[in-house]
Amino acid sequence: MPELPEVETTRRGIEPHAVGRKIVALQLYEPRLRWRVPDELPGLVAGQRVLHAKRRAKYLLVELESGTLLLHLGMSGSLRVLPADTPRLTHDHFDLILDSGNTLRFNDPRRFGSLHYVTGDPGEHPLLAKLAPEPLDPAFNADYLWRITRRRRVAIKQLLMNSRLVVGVGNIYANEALFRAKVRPRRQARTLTRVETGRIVRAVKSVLAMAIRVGGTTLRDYVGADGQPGYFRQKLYVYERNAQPCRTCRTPVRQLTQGQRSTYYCPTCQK
DNA sequence: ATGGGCACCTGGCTGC
DNA sequence: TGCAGCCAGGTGCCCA
Repeated sequence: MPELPEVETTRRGIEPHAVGRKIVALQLYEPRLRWRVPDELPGLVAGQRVLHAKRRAKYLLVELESGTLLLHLGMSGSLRVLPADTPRLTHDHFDLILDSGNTLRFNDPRRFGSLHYVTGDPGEHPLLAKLAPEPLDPAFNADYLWRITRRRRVAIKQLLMNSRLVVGVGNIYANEALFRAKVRPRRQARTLTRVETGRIVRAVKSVLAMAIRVGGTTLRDYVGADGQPGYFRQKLYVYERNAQPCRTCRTPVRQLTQGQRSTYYCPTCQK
């Protein structure tokens, strides 16, 4: 599910309910997430107050008094604010029970999500240390994309999804950004012109910002912290629209595979 | 350094 | 109805 807009929507959803509250308990029902959650983790966070709810790339950072919870939603995860006595469903893996009577409940059918607790600077954690700039940050700009594409033979779409070059762009938004930038997904990065790198950067930023505004994209199971789906699906030009007419020129949208992921593009609008 | 492929896991859909 | 096969929003890791 979640790319940057969905994680940011989740962050904004939990922030007003979590910040300032004390964690009464962390109840772990299924520790076998992407990495096994240590048995001692609940004991470490119980009793701590939540100071901030931040985001870095697709990670949620729940800052506590003595450390930070690092949460990733994987492909199918969601974190919802619910009354603590809400009955549990299949794939509910933990509850972060707050002193307000609410809980932050993590559900993740595929268990590709993860939960870590780090003390000290979370930016130094191995999972965060080597991450590239945020796409909505001024550091991600046309000059930057121009520079990092010069010697690269990878397809631009795969480059956009490489978190060592820019974070937060997953399969949906990589496809959508390249449509809006009028660049074919298979173009080798180093063949891009200055003008094209500028268009790509602007398209990435605008597509992510627009998606955040409407609560992200729900295809199957994604819901925000309030249980509501995101509405960006209605704005998709190419993603999962194989053989359907391009919304701009009516040419059938094409599908192909790059790096075991589906790619969609319009052969007329994108060069 | 770069690029490619696999792995982790469950569920939903398609076609026989 | 059952079952095999394929696909799905991510990303760390191993290999060439």
